[in-house]
Amino acid sequence: MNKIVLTNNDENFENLNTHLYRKIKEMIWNKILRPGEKIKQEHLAHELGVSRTPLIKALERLTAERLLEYIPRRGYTVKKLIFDEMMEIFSVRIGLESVAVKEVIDKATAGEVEELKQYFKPFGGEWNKEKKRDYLLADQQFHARLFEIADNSLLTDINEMFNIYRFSYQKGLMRAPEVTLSEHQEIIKQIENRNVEKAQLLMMEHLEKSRKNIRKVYESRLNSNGETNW
Amino acid sequence: MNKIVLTNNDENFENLNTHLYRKIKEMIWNKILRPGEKIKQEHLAHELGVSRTPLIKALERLTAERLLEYIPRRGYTVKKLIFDEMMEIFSVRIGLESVAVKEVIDKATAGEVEELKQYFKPFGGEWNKEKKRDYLLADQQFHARLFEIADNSLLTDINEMFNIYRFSYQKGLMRAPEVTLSEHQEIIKQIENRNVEKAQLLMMEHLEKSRKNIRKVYESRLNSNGETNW
DNA sequence: CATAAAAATATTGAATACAAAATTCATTTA
DNA sequence: TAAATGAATTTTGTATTCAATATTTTTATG
Repeated sequence: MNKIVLTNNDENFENLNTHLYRKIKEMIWNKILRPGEKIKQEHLAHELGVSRTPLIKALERLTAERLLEYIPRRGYTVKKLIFDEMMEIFSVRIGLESVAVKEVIDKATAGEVEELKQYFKPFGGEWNKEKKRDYLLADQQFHARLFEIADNSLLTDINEMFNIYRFSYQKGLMRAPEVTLSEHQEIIKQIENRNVEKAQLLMMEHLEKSRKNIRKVYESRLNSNGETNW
Repeated sequence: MNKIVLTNNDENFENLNTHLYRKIKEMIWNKILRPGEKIKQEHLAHELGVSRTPLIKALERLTAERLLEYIPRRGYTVKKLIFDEMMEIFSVRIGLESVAVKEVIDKATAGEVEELKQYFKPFGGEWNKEKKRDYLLADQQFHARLFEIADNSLLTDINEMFNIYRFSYQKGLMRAPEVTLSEHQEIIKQIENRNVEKAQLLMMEHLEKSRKNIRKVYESRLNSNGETNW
């Protein structure tokens, strides 16, 4: 029963519903609200120390983002992410990233291209556990930076809105760094050459391989046990 | 003051806010609510015969769709579509359509490919006014059908949500049918060959040319008068 | 026991109410 | 006449309320 108390003095004050939106989104990511679980409005509102009015506004937003499901007169439930939907998300991700690549080639300064290169500089030679962890981070940063440089607000909104990266970097789904490192470097090389067609093609192939990998992992998990917990 | 009255017997009854959402969206498309205009909640609610509660829910949804803009403690205004944003939308459209093409190649039956061909069968020879009008429609249908066959719910949601086609088929922005007809047919041919790479490339080029055309039209309009009314 | 019907309880949909904030408008002052 | 001030008005943010629906529990019946 930790009441939310806001004042205009608070640094990033907007309003209750935006606050609740963030809070609840976090609760979903952290599985405090679990997939399939029903949202009891009165209960949750009380727990967060607000009335149902701003809560509903937040739930409405999360429904638009497909994180919740809503049935009239039944209310809201936390949506389960099923495999088919993961595949759909990944397909769209491929399209969005190839748009990003094009825009990066159109807009990036030489300095920004250099910056992209830097992400993968530290990864020659041997692969130990720590290095792999660092690489995972570099991978994420690289793709995120691409969108920043692309500087297309719609692209950014779609990525956030539909939580495109929700599962991409989940443990066990990634391909071996030994393989993907050179793919990343090839993509950057083509960005540097300002070759849109080639760069896009490489990006699509790169992600298509990752997509296939996720499918493979899924199928092997299905064989060993019936779980589908993403 | 045409009150909305709903009963459970109504065919497509859901709830007031969904009803309002559709109604207001329509009002924006039809410029009954004009770009830049402030939404007066009490006034609009009264006009539609409802209270502010369901109205706000609908406004919230339209804000997520970028059709409205919202500033805390200032309220909602109808968003103006500026040229840069049109360009952003078009870039994203290119990405989404190339995803659609891939999925179509993966999933379409021979019958469905045949269906795509049919759209452009009637357009040999001379171009008169009526034929051009029919072609515009065929063009729209072709692109829409592509997404249906792609059968990816996220793709569909993004298209609707962000009103990707809002301006694409607007009068004066289209390229000449003499030119685009063969592009369409080439794309379909590569879909028939199940050649993903080629089909995607053609689709991207096709749309990139249309994008450039819109820019050209915009710049020529700028020279003649200062209007920006899309 | 299992199932159906009825009653009790909980939850949602939407109107209303009201304090807080923003905007408008009239009045004063430079 | 223009800018500044401040009161009046409008609009927003949120809580509260209550009828209409769902859901759960209890009781009755084969």
